[in-house]
Amino acid sequence: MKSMLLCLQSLFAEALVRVLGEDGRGVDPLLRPATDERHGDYQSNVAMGLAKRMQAKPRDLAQRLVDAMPSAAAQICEPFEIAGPGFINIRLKPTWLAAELNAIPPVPDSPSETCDSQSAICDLQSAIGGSPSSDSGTTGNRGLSSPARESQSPARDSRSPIADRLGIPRAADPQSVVVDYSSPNIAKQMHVGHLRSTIIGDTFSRVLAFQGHRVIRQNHLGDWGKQFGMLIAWLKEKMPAALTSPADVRLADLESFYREANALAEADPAFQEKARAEVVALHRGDPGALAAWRYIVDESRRHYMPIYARLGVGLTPEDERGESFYNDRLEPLVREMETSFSCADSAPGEPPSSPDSGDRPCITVGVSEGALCVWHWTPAGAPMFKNPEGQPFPMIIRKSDGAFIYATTDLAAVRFRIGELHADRIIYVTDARQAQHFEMLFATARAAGWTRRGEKPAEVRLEHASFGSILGEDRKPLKTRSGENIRLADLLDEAVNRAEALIRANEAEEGKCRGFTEEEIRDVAEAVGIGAVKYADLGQNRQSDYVFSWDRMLAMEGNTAPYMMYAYARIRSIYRKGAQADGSTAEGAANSAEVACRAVILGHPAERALALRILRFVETVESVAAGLRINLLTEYLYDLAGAFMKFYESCPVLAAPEADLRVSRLRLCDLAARVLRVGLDLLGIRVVERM
RNA sequence: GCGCCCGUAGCUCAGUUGGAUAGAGCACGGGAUUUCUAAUCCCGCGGUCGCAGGUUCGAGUCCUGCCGGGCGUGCCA
Repeated sequence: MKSMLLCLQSLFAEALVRVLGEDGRGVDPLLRPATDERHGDYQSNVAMGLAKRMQAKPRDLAQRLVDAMPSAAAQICEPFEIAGPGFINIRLKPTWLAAELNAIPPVPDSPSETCDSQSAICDLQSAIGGSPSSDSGTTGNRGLSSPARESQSPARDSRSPIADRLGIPRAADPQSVVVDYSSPNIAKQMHVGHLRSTIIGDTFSRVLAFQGHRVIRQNHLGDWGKQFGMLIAWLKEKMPAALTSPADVRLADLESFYREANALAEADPAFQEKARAEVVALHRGDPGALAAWRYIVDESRRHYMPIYARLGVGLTPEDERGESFYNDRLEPLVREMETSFSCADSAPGEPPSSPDSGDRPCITVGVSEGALCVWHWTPAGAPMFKNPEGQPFPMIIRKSDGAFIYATTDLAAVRFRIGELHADRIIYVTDARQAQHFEMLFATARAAGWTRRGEKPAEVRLEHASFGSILGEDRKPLKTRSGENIRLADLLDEAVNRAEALIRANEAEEGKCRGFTEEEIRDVAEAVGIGAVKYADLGQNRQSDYVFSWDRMLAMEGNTAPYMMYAYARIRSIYRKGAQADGSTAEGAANSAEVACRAVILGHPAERALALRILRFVETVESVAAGLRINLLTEYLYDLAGAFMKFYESCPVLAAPEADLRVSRLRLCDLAARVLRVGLDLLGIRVVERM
């Protein structure tokens, strides 16, 4: 499947050069899907803006462009139309659309394709890492192998996810992209606040991997704070047995221990001192403290790994590089920052007297109120950040008590990711409230010169893919009735229970009953419930807050996971029926040479509309990756599912009037199902054969 | 105070980076099932895009100022 947009782009590129000469090279033809179906499939808005600069009439210029189109245009689209102030309307030829559909190769043999309806769980496994891939992404290798790369488990490549590429080529210039997401706190249960980062980051990873980039997932665990001192001290004092036979203690206990330890610390200065000593011991590498810490981390992992599995999130222990990982790097990093950026000729917090960075922002490092600070300056010497008093607002990298903080760890992580993971691009998936912190972090890394490199790309991209909060119906951050954070495990349980109730209600109703076994009901409920939670979240504009509503996300109507999954199940049902009639297998009905090789016929408007939607998948994935805008994908899938529903209503498939048409429609169904399945897979949502 | 984000139909949200008559879903009203899954589809109703200016062939989108809301704002992450 190739991008229709790119095909049109090359036509316009040539026409622009023919009309404008060299000035026309590199001009964006401003191609967009048509805003209104009546105007065609795509439109170019290039003539209006260009005419202005050339002092020409927009419609005249549009006409000259149309006249200058290469002859190949006649194969691709109907004659161009010029409309309104100078729009060029483009309608693709049904014969060309059909040829493009025919060019999509069949599903390659892979374990996931041998799955039948009874073992949808197998799909999940292949989606999150069960299927070995022959593609090891060697193109992304830059020669020098680092210890970090070698230490990475081969499991990473096995997560290169989707076997059915629909004939979509991989990126010509694959990049190494670090995606930093999820980041649960150790010794605490995951709560609803971790949901967005976890599933949004996982979707970025899937989409970028699908495009052929080398994705390096990083789980920046909160595993090194002062809470461990408290916890270890408390365990040693109150429950030493837990440290020798950890099986007896669960994570939920750790949480209550932590609360008790907090209370104790407030009442008892001696305990406070012990806790502090444990932190020091831990950070020094004291074996006893370290053992206790490891136990706590392991117990936490036993809690969050099943949640990842349930969500279909591809994070593994190999992706974990928590705060602890950077411990040894903090001291040297800070010392280096001090020597490189201390300003001898200006006081701490004062602008540098002789900025040597040319037109780039620069940083200075110095001690203020006992804390080691980084200040950021514009090329003109003005502070980039200000505090409430209007004074330069620094990023603290060492507290006045000598301890390092998150900014220090984050700096070390940037450096590690660029220097040792060889990242071309780093994406941080955290909530929007940390925006300023990341601005400062990125400004520091850039000014320190870490992002500049000799090889291409010349500048490492640092991006904060921020997201809004999940709100309750009262528009306040989602909490339990008693005001506590909602545990993620509970949220997912409720989603599945609600989905199960809906399925059981249908089973009790005549006409909707599918005759599911108990096992099937649970399986479908799991897929629908988890899918609904994920889809509702991913379908939002990432930046804005969104209101959590069970009823909306589990609705069959509208842009929801159940609707999408229903569309898929409906298609699959056609195959089952067709297979019964033919006495062949369901897969056989879809992938037989007969169906795969015969031409698609696009006579009915609904067939044409569906064909167009199917082929738009490529450009959609492209836009999603370019802008990290996942809701473009959900919107696309909704549009595709809608196009299928309309096709389904008006075009009989199995009872098509002619054999050729039947085959053609089966092929359309097959392609629609494959795109739905791959698209949902990119969202980490699995499909079911029946629902 | 300063910085960032937001304000679009009764409700929940889109709006492809400046394009044609601002779109969905829910809710509300009407219609479609002897036919492949009606958990579906079709039709209708519903708008001062917070307010006021500005930029231009053209503004929900860009600029300025107000009004209203959220978040952040020196040693938590």
